[in-house]
Amino acid sequence: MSKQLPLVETDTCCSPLAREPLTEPQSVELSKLFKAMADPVRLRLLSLIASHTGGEACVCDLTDAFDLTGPTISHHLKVLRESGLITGERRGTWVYYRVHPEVLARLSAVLVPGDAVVPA
Amino acid sequence: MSKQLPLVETDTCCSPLAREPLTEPQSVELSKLFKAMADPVRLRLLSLIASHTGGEACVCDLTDAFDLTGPTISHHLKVLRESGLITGERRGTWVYYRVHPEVLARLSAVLVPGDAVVPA
DNA sequence: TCTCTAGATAGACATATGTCAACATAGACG
DNA sequence: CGTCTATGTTGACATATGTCTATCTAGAGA
Repeated sequence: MSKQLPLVETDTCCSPLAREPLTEPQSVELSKLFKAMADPVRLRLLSLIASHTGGEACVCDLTDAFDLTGPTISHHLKVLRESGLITGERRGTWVYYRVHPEVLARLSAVLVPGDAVVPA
Repeated sequence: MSKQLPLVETDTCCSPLAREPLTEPQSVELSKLFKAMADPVRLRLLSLIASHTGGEACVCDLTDAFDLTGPTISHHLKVLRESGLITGERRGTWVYYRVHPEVLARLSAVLVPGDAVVPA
């Protein structure tokens, strides 16, 4: 249940895309994160959770925001969970999800172009 | 040929995921960018182009880096092109691609968690 | 013009993905 | 225990995606 994936390799953390070519394994790792975010529903889920009061939201809150069935929302939450972007915790009847900001931050860091992009 | 997509809506530029919930149209727009990056080959292409001397690379350079056929590389470059992440320019025999750093920067900005994520 | 090469396009095909209905599980509460 | 409600799981199905082969187009140069 506390399945923590490798997210992004540690040595990928500070080497933006433009600094040097990604290795094949690095690109595979990274693409898993992007795949997890490559869906409108999952992006909104992520955003709903992250922006929710207390930094967490229960599934019931999330389901109401979409014209989708419960199983579909469950499926998307699972994808986000397995990518390491969120974690869920059951408290009583409800399950609460929260975002892992470090993972978002790391992704963001990979994207930001270094000044090596256009060396004049 | 100079097909410029809307990328991300202008008013999305400074509102990270965690600040407020994405609207449905915003999430659809954003997901297109993430979809474009949600493939190991495309990530490496992007990285190869961005990190290449002069900030541009011709397709011949790129094709050699993979165990894939030319058409497949062409396909991935097209996806990246249509997402607005890169542009290609023919000069003589070869076609040179370069990255749009603004788009990467904008994506990065959306991801970076505001301090509203965990309001303590 | 003919031909060679770089790159793109078209179409086929296998696999991956998003969605749902049906069923299963986990607590809460009689 | 029995039942109600919140989530999750399974399996089916349609659509999307990645890859290939075959074919096409654009310039270069003889």
